[in-house]
Amino acid sequence: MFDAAPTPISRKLRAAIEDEIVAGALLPGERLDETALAARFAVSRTPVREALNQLATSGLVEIRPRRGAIVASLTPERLYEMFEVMAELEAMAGRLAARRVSAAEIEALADAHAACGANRDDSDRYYAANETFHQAIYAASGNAFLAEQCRALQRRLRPYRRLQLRVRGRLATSFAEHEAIVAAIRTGEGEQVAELLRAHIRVQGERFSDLVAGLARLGAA
Amino acid sequence: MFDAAPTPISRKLRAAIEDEIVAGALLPGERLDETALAARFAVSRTPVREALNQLATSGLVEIRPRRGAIVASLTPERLYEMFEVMAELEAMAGRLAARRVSAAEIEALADAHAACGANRDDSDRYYAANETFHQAIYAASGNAFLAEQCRALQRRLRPYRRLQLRVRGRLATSFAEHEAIVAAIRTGEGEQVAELLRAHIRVQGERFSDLVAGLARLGAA
DNA sequence: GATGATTTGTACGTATGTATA
DNA sequence: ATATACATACGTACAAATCAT
Repeated sequence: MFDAAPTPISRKLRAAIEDEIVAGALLPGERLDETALAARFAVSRTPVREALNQLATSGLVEIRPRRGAIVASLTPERLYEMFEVMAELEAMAGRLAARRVSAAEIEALADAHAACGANRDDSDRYYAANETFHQAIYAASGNAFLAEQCRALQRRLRPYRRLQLRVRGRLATSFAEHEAIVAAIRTGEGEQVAELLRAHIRVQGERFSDLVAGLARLGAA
Repeated sequence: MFDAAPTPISRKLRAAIEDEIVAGALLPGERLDETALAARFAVSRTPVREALNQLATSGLVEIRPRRGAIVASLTPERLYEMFEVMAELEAMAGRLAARRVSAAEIEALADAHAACGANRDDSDRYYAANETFHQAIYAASGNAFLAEQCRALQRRLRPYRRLQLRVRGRLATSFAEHEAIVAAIRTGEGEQVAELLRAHIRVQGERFSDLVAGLARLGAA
């Protein structure tokens, strides 16, 4: 029998809380009560604190000293800024991928693209396939650090992507854009790939920040 | 008297330990004993643990479950990857700065550049001035999130920059490159700025990773 | 390979600071 | 404005796992 990898509780907790935030079960601005979380997961407050501290460092939660932790909520400006950076990192990954992609990687990319196509009618499943597609690009960049940064940002932005839900016709447009991106990676046109990805991401950023600005105007805490 | 913002001990500790790592007092691979650190800072293990956890999230230390924390040490490949990303982020900041820079910001940039010039004979002081120069570019990008990312990466790479010390003639070359960058920002040539910065950073990355690869070949643990 | 020493991971109590009546 | 209630920050105790012998 394998020794069951004695993962510390605090690690599992971090993953669990992070998942809830990313999945939207815990909404931006929501309070994260140490005692309540400890009770819910049937552990003491210590590992909860460690988990919250780590999440604070990675930016998903905000800890105000002596005033508790809340799920971090981003202003529209900041959201826009984050998408601007995301667009550039993705463009970089795409440019590198066009130069360095292996046969196996391009196949994985094509598969992910096909999966997107197969789910064009279901926005939830499309978004899942979409993430896989983009991660295939990160992987093909041949820069593991870049891939990590991209994944981290993608994850951090996910709570906000959820808000988009089905914007009319966006899925079809997104799929068409992917098509062009794959084609340009195949032919090794790095700058073209970069430009396509930049535009592809930036559009989303503008939509999202508009949306969040709209929500904010309605006056959520 | 002002209520002195009762900063939690763990925050101060994180900053203190981070500073020691970044300044090179704690070397990559070195063990970070919780008890020893607690004794040295005259606190209990709890805040030390919290600080280490946060540093682990930001990547400066590595925590192996049940086996303690060490100062993170980067492989030459990873170092190269990080510089590759850094080059792109700086290029982005420069491109944006060329478009958005304010009068006050360009003055700050010019001052920082002058400070570099005044310290061309002292590598330690030059590097300090150099960081200020680059941070002035980040600030001028008008993207606060991007600026944070750049600063974080700059900080994470600093322990390795220390190793470079005085490479023959590098200071003069660096200063000349800065000159061109400032000029291009003044005239708003975004793409030119981006290209100059990309090259400026990438050169360092290549040097550093060569250097670290050399050290590794000598057989450090 | 087993045992002891050291160190990490978790639980819990107490004090201090923050918000509310 | 004072006091009360409550949640956090830190310290300390214990348990479990790693390592050194």
